[in-house]
Amino acid sequence: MLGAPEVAPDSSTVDILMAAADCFMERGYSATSVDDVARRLGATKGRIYHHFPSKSALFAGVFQHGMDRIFAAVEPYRNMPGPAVERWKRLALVHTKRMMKSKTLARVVWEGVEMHLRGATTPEQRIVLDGLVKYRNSYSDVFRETMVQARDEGDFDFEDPAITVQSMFMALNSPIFWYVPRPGEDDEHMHSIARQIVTFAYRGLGGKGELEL
Amino acid sequence: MLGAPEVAPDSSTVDILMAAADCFMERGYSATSVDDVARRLGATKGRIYHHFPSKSALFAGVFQHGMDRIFAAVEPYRNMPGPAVERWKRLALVHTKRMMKSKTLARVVWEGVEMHLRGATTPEQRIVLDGLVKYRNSYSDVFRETMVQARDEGDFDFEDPAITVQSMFMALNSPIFWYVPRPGEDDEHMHSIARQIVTFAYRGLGGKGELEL
DNA sequence: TTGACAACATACTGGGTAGTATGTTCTTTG
DNA sequence: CAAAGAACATACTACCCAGTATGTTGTCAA
Repeated sequence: MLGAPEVAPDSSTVDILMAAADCFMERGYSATSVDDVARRLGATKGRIYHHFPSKSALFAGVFQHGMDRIFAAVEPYRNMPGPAVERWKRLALVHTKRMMKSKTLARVVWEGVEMHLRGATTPEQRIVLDGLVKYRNSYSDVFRETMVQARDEGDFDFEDPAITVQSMFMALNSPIFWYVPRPGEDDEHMHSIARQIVTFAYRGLGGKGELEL
Repeated sequence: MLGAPEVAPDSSTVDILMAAADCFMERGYSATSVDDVARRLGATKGRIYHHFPSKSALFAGVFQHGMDRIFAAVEPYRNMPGPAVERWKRLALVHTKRMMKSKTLARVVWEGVEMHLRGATTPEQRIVLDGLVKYRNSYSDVFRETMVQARDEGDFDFEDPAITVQSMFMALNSPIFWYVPRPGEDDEHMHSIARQIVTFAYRGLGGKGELEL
C-alpha cells in the first residue's frame, strides 16, 4: 500500500466527512462555512471542532477519505498480470465508475488539487496539502506507468506521457462535473456511460481495435 | 454573431477585468476580495465599484470578456467550407491554443460554469449567470454540431454526442489546469502541446489516420 | 456512587469583507 | 472660465465567519 496510512475514522467522524463533502461540492471550500456543515448535520460547530482542529483540517480529512476510497477501488487491478493494455482497461473503467459513484468525494479531491496548484494560503496548510497531493499523484502514477508500459508493448501510441496522461485523466474525470445519479435503472445506465468515456480515452491513447467492456 | 452583444469595454475597465481575472484564477471567486483586485491594480475599491455595481457583476464581466475572446478566436473557422472533420480540426486546434494563451480568462469561464452547475446564490446572480452560460453553451454547440456532422460524413465514430462532447472538451481544456506559459521559445513549444492534445481528442472521437496540423 | 472523560452545545470575540456615503481631482463642454 | 459630471480615493458600517472558551450531558470504569 502506498500513500498515507489511512486510519479508519469512526462512524460519527465519517458522518461529518460526508456532510462536509456535500457542502464543499455544492459551494466550494471557501464559500462553505463550518456552520453550514454543522447545519447539514443537524448539529453545531462544537461537534465539528471536537473532531477537527480547523476548517482546513476538515477539508484535508475529506480529501484523504476520498482518496482512500478511490485507491481501494482500483487496488484489485493494480498488479493484474497480463498485458499492460488490459490492466489499463480495467483501471480506467473502475476509475470512471468510481468518479460517478463517489462524485461528491471526487469533486472535493479535485478542488484540493486545484487549491494546491494555486498555492494554498498558510504554510502549514501547504504542508498538509502537499502530502495529500503526493498521495493523489501516486495514484495517477499507476495510470501513467501502465500507459507507458502498454505503449512499450505496442498497444498504445502517443508522444509525451505527461501531456497525454493529463488529457486522459481529464476525460475519465469528466463525469464528476455533469453526471447526475439516477434513482432507478442505475447500473446498466452507468456502465454504458463509463464505457463510452473509457472508449474515448482508449482511442485517444492510440489503442487499436474495439475494446469490449 | 450569436450570443451576447459584447459592447467593447474601455481601457480602464479592461485593466480591471484583467486584474480581476488574475485574482479569480489564483484564489477562486469567493476567496477573492474586491480589495484584492484593487490592490493588484494599485488602486482602491472605489475604482472598481465605479465601473461595476457588485462583485458578482465584476465576475460576470470577466466571464463575458473571456467568452468574447474565445469566440473571436474560432470565428474565422466556424463556417469553413469543406468536410466537417477538417473544420473540427481547425476549431479544436484554435480552441486549445486559445486555452493556453488566455489561460487566465479561460479559468474564470470554467469557474463560472461550475458556479452555474452548483446553483449560484441569489436569484439575480442566477439570471445573469444563466445568460452567460447560455452564451458559452452556444459555443460548445458549434463543436457538437461539427462533430455530429463529421460522424454523419463517416469521418468520426462515437455513440452519445452529449457524453462524447464532454469528454472531448475536457481533454481540450486540460491545459488551463497545468500549462505554464514559457518566457522563451513559446510558439513552437505551444503548438507541439496543442497538437498532441488535439490528436488525443481526434482519435478519441474515432478519427482515422493521422492528422497533420 | 463518583469522578473522569468523551462528545457534544452555547456563547462570545476579533478580523475580514461587501457595499455605501462622501470627499477630491481632473476633464469636458457650453 | 464656470459648472457639471466622470473617475476615482477615503472613511465608515453592518455582517459573516473561523476559532475559542466554557457549559452540559451521557457513559464507563473503579
